[in-house]
Amino acid sequence: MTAQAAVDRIGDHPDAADITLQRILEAFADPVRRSIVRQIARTEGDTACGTFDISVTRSTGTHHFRVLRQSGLIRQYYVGTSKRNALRRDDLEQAFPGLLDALLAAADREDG
Amino acid sequence: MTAQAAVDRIGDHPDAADITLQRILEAFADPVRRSIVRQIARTEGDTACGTFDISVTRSTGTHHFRVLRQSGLIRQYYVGTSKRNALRRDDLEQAFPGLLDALLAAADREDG
DNA sequence: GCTGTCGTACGATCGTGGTCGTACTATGGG
DNA sequence: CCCATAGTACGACCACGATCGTACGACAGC
Repeated sequence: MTAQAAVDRIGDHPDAADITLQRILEAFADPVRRSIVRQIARTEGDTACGTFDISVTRSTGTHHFRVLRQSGLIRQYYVGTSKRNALRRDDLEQAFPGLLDALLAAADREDG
Repeated sequence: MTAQAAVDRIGDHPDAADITLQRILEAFADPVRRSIVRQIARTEGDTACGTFDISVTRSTGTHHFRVLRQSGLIRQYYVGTSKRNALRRDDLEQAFPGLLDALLAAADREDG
């Protein structure tokens, strides 16, 4: 079986209803995580973990991806030994309408 | 001279062009500061420092107001021995259009 | 002038979070 | 079967920031 994609979810994601502004802001306030989110947002289709331009170690990367996952900003699932990342645009829109777009626009304006 | 209001600015405020997303997010990510900003936003006219519903000491309050000031979220000026606080709506709109509204709306949705 | 109030300054504490290294697991390919 | 690769787990370290107490300064009013 080569690609059972989209299965193998990870048990860390909050429900859309349990997404809190506190965690969203904490997640987005870190430069490394903000960069990750922007890279996901900029890419068509889900992004593999290895393809990110990160300035920290793999273990630190794991930490940041966990924070993003637990905040509800991203969803992760395994494909083989690798992971894919996707923004939870719909869930975020439901929880805090317009917030994600405003944050991404602000980040774009900041760093181009 | 009783009220030379609006004079006596404090030398800590960044120019509108120097407002960074990093500082805005750091400022807004703290629950106490978020509460302060929401109280200012909810009030007509500028708000005196003493009238806030804060759960921390005065010295801690001073710290939070300084962070808010230096982030560019609020402007402060003295009136006699007391201080007035105002949101820098225009400057924020210029720096990051729509961001403040989205943040306030999200905070309202979170806490009612 | 004295006193109360508003806010600041400074130092101390202490928790939390970002970072890394190393060791480990698991999957996929030759 | 063996090895390379992707990611995790765990522990250590360290810096920063939230908090407080106390002491200080500034203005208003009596």
